Amino acid sequence: MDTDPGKIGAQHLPLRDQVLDALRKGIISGDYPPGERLTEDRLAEDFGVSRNPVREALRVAEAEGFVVILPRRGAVVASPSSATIDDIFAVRERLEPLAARLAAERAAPGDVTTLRALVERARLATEQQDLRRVAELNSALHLQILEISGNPWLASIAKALYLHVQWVFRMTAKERAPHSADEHVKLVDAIEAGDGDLAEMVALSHLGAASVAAHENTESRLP
Amino acid sequence: MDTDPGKIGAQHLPLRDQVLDALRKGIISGDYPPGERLTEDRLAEDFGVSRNPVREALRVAEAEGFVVILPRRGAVVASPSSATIDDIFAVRERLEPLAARLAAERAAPGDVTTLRALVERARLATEQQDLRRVAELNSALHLQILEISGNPWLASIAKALYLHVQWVFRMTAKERAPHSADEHVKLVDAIEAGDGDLAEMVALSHLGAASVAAHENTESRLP
DNA sequence: TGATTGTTCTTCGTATACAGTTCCGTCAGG
DNA sequence: CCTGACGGAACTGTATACGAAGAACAATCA
Repeated sequence: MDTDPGKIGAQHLPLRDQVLDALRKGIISGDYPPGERLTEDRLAEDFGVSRNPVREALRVAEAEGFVVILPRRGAVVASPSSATIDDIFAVRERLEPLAARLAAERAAPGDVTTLRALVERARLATEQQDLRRVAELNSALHLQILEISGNPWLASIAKALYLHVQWVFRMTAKERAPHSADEHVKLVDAIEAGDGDLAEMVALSHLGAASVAAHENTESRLP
Repeated sequence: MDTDPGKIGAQHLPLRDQVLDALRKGIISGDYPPGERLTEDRLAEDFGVSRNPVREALRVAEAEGFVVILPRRGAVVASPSSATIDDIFAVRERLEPLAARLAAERAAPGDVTTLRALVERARLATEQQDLRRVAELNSALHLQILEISGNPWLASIAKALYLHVQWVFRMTAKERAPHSADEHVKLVDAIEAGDGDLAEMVALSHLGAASVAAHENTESRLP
């Protein structure tokens, strides 16, 4: 049907996965705003695929909390409220410090190098006022720490939560304020030193600051 | 096609959800042992539905970690290792104490009544040596506390983890040893008293004991 | 005006077809 | 007897079509 390499059907990844990626991206970026109706036909057309892969992607997106499926009514983009934000941060404050601790206890030298590189690139981007890039690099740093923790459950859960927070940030602020690079440096230092206790503490206070910032950004703008 | 109320097609729940439930149950109960190939046709026949609902259920089951989908090869039941168990407990030890704290802080009197009833029924079942029932009621208690926490993210994540632990228990021990009813009483007491700190502490030590028990059961029997 | 009835849209499930892979058994050759 | 190529079977991945049922909305009628 559509072998046009311009769309998303060109590689050897299952279409449903590509659709899921594109859907997530579309939701997080705001292309599909909260409350938007997502009919299967419409998505199938948007992505240039048939309805089947779309349906499968929608089920997973529902499980991940990005869409809500109303029986016989179809899917709509979820509408995160500030209560959701509190809920998410409550969980992140438990998980990410654990990830930091595990990362500190398990990091190989190569891992630390990767982290250092990310921090350095973020510093450069900050100097150049490239806020978008800073946000990207900070995300990469957090996700990398989750990977290094070596606990796939922890990593995948925390990643999903992190994506949701980013989503809300995008909705409320044009671009996330680049949060303190100092804290990131401290965190990587603690990981390099292999000091689990310290890493956990730093991560917790970092999360605390992020939580406050999220609240300030979202409090007055969400339902 | 199949409106036979004997199978699973009778209510007004989407078939895919019923299939997902049945699939999860089949995996946890050991009807579909780890490593078992789950071809779409076979599942469709087992449940008396067509391939589509099966596929959608499989995608969610994959996201939940119950099956692994190999590209172009199909789905197989996941094979939890003892490393997985460690990983899961590491996360549970962070989340369930939080749930206990929140439950203590937010429980309505009706909630406490429900919990008390569950504990009491578990006590009766223990007296009657009905271990299967004890296990069921203990599960219900834990899941109820998660609900009471009022944090849907926390609840759904912890629930998935809890189901996995049960799964492994079923694989290794015929029936889970009914873990200390005393601890459950203490936990409910703390929730009733609204003492978040205490509830969190009790939950943590409860988890610790469960973790040790899990290790004893699984250590020598899993890959 | 207010209730009822159609109409339409959309999901949900089924059935079917087909291409591309992967697997597996067979058979020829060493 | 072992090895390796070949060919068919099995299965996924994808597309498409169709019928049924539910929900929303507009039109009709009392």
